[in-house]
Amino acid sequence: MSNDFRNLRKVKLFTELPTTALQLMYDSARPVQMEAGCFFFHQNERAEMMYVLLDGQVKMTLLGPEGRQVLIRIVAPCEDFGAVSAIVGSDYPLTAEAVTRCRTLAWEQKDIMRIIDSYPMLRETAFQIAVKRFRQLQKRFRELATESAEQRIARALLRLSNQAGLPKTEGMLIDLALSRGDLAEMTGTSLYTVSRTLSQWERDGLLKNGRGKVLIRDCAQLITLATPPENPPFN
Amino acid sequence: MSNDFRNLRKVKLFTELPTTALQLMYDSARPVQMEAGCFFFHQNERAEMMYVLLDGQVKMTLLGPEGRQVLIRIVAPCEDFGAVSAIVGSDYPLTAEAVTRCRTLAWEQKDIMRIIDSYPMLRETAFQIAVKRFRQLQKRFRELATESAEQRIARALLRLSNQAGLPKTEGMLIDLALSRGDLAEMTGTSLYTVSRTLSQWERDGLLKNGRGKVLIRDCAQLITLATPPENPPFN
DNA sequence: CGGTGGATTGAGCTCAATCAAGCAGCGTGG
DNA sequence: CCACGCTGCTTGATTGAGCTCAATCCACCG
Repeated sequence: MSNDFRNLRKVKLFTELPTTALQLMYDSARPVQMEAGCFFFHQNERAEMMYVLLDGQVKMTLLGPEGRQVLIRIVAPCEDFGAVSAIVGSDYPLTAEAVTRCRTLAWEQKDIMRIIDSYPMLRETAFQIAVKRFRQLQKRFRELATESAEQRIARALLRLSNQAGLPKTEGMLIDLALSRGDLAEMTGTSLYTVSRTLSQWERDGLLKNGRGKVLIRDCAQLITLATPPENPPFN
Repeated sequence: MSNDFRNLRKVKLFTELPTTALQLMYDSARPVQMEAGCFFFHQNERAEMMYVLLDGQVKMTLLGPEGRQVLIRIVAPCEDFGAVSAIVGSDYPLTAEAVTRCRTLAWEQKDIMRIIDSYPMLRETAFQIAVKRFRQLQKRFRELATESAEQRIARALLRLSNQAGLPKTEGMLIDLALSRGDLAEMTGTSLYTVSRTLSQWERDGLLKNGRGKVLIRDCAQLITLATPPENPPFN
């Protein structure tokens, strides 16, 4: 339906594209659905497809040799995933798993390459997106190395709220289907620590917990928790 | 001197460039020297220059708001730094500090842009390099989140040995001017933990410590330490 | 030689992982 | 409709890895 087409405009990868090119993309796309718990691709597989998420939630994880994994990224609707790998022509570095039922548009690598030949700016935009994500990861790396579990959890909530928060009368609702375990994998802590911390914050009245969701009441307070004592916020 | 020119060939960013383009790069380069402890640039500054390290060592760090920093990358001779930022036209995300006295070649951003217009593959190579570093960081992120300090230190040594190790009769010598503190900032531990761990390993005979250097005697053993204990769940 | 800054080592302590129950929301089937 | 079970969440108790502080020690410099 043309609603999907309109959503393509919101995809950062495509914002610079002229309408004709966008139409071309749309025409060569293939709709792909995925049930919750299924995988779009696994890490180290050849990157043959790129995806744009229309509806649902996807989590991208990196699995270690001994089984423990980390959650590198959550994909929200109107975001691309697997695109950088497909464009640069390498393997997927991460595993992409549907957290809920998902609707996506998918492109074969060769089709993308053909379109890129006509619209090289697509590759350039992909470059910029990759660099941006790279930098976010650098920041998270520093946080993981130097900050306390509590600070990291606070930051994770703020990021999620920023990325996919729904404004409600009582505050910001994060309604991704995120378990405590997922939150732990994002922040490099344990599920128990996440649970304890969130419970404490609920007792302090600065948020409300639900199963797989969090309602942030006092965002400002959360920011002060995320930033180490002293020093003004931001970054 | 033309020795420098020959070294440009070894720079991954330039390997795909035809000789004429390389000559063009060389001609528009400006030699820049830096004393130990001085800074090429600081994070969040506008990226106006890109560099290639000819001689010496550079460390790239990310500083947090409260002062603690992490060491993201060590630059060895014939590697570029600041290039991705300059090409993509953003700020430097990291601070680049000369660990030893350094000789570099430097380019102004506008000159690079001009050359890229003639040789677009330069941008493409930069893209691939950025993606590759991105992935390395993802791996380190997972390690930091899930593995023990000992494992991370072992891995850091292996990476350094791989990047800048000098083969000796007695083993691999890592002779970067790396303090224990630097190693700690690479691995997200404290200088004390690094010292203790290396001392223990020296007692075990699998390496030899020196001031700002390490001689790896038993590389295989180090690899088994870096990989988590084999747990065969067969009973 | 003495000084300076890195490196080592010990002691104590803290944060957060782990283990172990128990609880609560939700879907399912009887 | 309720009982049940599944799964995710909470919470207490315990433990230990690794941080911190502090006191040397030692290599290399002038």
